[in-house]
Amino acid sequence: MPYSAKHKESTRARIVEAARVLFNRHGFQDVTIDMVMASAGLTRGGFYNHFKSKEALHGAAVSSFLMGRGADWRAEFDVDPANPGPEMTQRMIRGYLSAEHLGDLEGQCPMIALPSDIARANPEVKASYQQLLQAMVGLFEGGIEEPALADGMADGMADGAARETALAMAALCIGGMVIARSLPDSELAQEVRLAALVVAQKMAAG
Amino acid sequence: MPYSAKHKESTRARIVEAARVLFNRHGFQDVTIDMVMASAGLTRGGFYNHFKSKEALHGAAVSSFLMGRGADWRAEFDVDPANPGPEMTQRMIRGYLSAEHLGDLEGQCPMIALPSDIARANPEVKASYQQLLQAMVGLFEGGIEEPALADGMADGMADGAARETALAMAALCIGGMVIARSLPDSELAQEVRLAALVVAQKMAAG
DNA sequence: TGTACATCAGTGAACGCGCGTTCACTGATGTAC
DNA sequence: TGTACATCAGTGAACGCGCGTTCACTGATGTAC
Repeated sequence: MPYSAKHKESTRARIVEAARVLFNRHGFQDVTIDMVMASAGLTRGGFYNHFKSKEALHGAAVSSFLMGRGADWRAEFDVDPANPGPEMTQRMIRGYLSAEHLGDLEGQCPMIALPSDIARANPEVKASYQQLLQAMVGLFEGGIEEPALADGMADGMADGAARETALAMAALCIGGMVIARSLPDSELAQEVRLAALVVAQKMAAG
Repeated sequence: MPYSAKHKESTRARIVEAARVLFNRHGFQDVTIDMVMASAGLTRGGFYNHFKSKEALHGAAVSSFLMGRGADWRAEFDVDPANPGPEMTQRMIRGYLSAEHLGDLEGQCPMIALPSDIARANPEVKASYQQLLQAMVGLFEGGIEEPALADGMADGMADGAARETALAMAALCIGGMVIARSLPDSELAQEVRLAALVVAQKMAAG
């Protein structure tokens, strides 16, 4: 067996990482196999040793975010799924809706970078997107303050309310960034980002 | 002067409308000039009598929404910019975040259909997007109830608060629909849509 | 009113380029002996 | 330990198709006389 067992695997990972960065910056359709392979330090032809088609790479790139860039990001903002709480949620919101994240075309969350690419992609790619969203909503949900709970509202209802709030917060965060990214007027873009930030923080605080 | 003055203009409008529908459904890049012209009842070559390039058509199609489909939509939900108010805002939110709008791939708002196409488009296309967003935010802002006002808060601050709320509502509405559109699981998609709907309505009610 | 003319919207064939994919090959690497 | 071998990751030329754009033309229409 020539080449160690890990060799192919690590090459594949390099291709996926190069693709994630390029897709985020340019969108799925404007990135060519040549660009991806060159960015991974390889040549065109080898691509099909690793993937069935360009589309197959799309799904792999979207889901790679959770384990790769997304994990870095969680570490940076001290986000630990095992210990959710209000402060953590506030940190997440500040990070997600930060000016840095808005400007980070390569490292940004794919849910912001690629929404319409994904809306028209095949079910596997959409499944990767759903995985990301569920991770985000789960983290939000764990950190929402619920004044209603203190008033003795039934647990089931309170859970439903927290989930509803978490889903809306995700929509607000993603929507705010998607809109800001599409505006030519950077002042208005920052205004949208800040409005989403302030309102999302209030929602989390209950 | 052969052909009446209006003839060319109406042909151009037919092309733009065909393009708007096709772009909304398939995205900018997956629509060919052939598809647009055939859908308008014309042939390929004539396109360049009306537009400098495919990109020029993109901007025209996005801004056409305000005067065309968007005007129908405002009529349907009885939205009149001259008479804003809380009930009108609630109707807008219900319409925008309705199951019908989510399913209407051809008639939907371009801010939902084309976010990443637009984020990477030229400044003219982005300007068309900004025009749409400002129309939406303006309508929301006029209909937000402000309990703070009654407590004698300064007008300037109240205006700022209403604008902030209106911007966040736009982010929530657009974000909710963009996310729902990208999910393979239609149950979760409806859940996101409904969460955005309920929360947006609460935000509008103050 | 009728006819010749000039204009230019619309036609459709052709061009040329780019990109996804294929394929015959090469050469680096681990294994067998 | 050293050497021949088999494997298969990686190479790069070539293929083929699709699409944006161009261009020489045609023919419908309004105008001049």
